[in-house]
Amino acid sequence: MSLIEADDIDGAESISLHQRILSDIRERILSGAWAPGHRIPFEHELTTEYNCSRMTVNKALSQLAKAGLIERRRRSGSFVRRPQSQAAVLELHDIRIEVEALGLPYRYERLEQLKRRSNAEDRALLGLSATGSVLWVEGLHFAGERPFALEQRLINLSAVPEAGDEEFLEIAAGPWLIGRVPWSEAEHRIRAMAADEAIADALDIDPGAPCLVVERRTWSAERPVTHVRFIYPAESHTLVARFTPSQG
Amino acid sequence: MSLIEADDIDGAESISLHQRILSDIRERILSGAWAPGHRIPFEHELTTEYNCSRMTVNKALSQLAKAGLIERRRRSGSFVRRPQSQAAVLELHDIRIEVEALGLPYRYERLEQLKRRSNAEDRALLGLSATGSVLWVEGLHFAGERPFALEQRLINLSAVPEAGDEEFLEIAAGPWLIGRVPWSEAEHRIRAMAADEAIADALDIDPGAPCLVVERRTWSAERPVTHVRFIYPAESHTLVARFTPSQG
DNA sequence: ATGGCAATTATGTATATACATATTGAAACG
DNA sequence: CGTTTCAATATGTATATACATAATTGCCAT
Repeated sequence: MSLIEADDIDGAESISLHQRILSDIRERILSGAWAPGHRIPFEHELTTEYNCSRMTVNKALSQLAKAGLIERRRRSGSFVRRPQSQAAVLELHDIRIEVEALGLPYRYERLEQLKRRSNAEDRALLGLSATGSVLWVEGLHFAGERPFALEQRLINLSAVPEAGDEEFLEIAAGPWLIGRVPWSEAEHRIRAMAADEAIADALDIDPGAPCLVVERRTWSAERPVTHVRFIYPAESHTLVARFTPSQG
Repeated sequence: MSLIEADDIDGAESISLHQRILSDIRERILSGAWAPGHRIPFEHELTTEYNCSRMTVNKALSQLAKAGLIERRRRSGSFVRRPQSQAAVLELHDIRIEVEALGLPYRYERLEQLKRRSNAEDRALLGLSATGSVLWVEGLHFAGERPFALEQRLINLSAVPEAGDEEFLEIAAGPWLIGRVPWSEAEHRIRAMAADEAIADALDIDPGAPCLVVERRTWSAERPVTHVRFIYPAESHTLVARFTPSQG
């Protein structure tokens, strides 16, 4: 109703009201503005705040409850839950530094590089909705004589057009990007995988051997910048993350 | 409306219709009755099957879509997705929550438990210098009927003596410890590994298949509390960590 | 005081309805 | 024959409404 129209007039995003309520409240909880134990506004209060129906508010709050951020009690209201979670901090790793920390000589070798219009898979990896130019780079990191990690990277050229003019021959795209594009957000996915023929060949291991795969998506000011996949032979690599519990 | 009344007359369960539709469809998918790619009935068909409104069906299907079990396409219908459960968050590593977030029933089963004096390996894992009593527990976490993760845990009984009197038969030691011992620091090590005979057997996968291994050491007030190793079949698991720089 | 009994209140679940939006398939057209 | 247009269709989101359910508050009678 009126709120939707207001949004349209703003010419702003077309995210749903549902999503907006959700992220609003999540933001206030995660930022600490609403501390654990705090009673968040009743549904009917949010109803007037967002000028929408109770069903819409209810759906959003139910979802937050299911995600474990809040706890709902009949007749009492909804309360921010104590996070029994740990703030995971995996540092963005620079492979050169990892290798040199092992006391081994580091070398990077580009295998393949290709500029193209993004296909469906590219867009899925980067989180793009519209087509555009992307740069695909594949390269190999060496520790001494042995392959240490295979890198497969996609760069969103509409976010970083100047990358299109680079040849990442002996310098990996990671360090180059870090110096140029301030990243505001990153997401890591970590999993195990069996090496297929191509990967086994590049890393000089047996096909089917277990590998550790670390994928990272990076955003700068809400815009997807790059998606990179590091593939490590299992024996050569362990990720370490250390943390202390987050305070409420 | 009438269906609810019918249920009441049946004198049957008091689960909501929403829940019933959800578990019904989930059942048919997980049992394989509806294979990946299969088009599940349109909302309006389910509406007549369950004799309820479209909103109710819609909510259930949206939830299944969010859980990743089905994919919805406008004008085409809803389709069973190929199962690729990647919904774990590094932040809160309670496997029960991970499994339930996938919409699957969770179960824990203890395999082995043993109290002993610490040997050299135990001390290395826990980071102890002197010998003392430790508790060794091995158990299996299930998602539905399938093994989801194998857990191998060492508990330092000089830090948590009361754990020696517990039988971790149906409750994993993790949740038990969290409620009792405030941890001050933790360290994660993540790597890939090929399943050996014993692990393959426990997880019901092929020997040599890649696994993701997450090891965690926890301290409470400088004292080592526990070392735990989670072993996930590679297909079933991806860790996800999301963060912003310098804000923690 | 105190134990029990409403009344009140907030959430839980469901309905009927409306319009928006994306996609398909077929008809119309150059 | 290919292209454009358009209507049909399934999902997406929101509304207003209704009644159920659980929990708290306060009142009343003992």
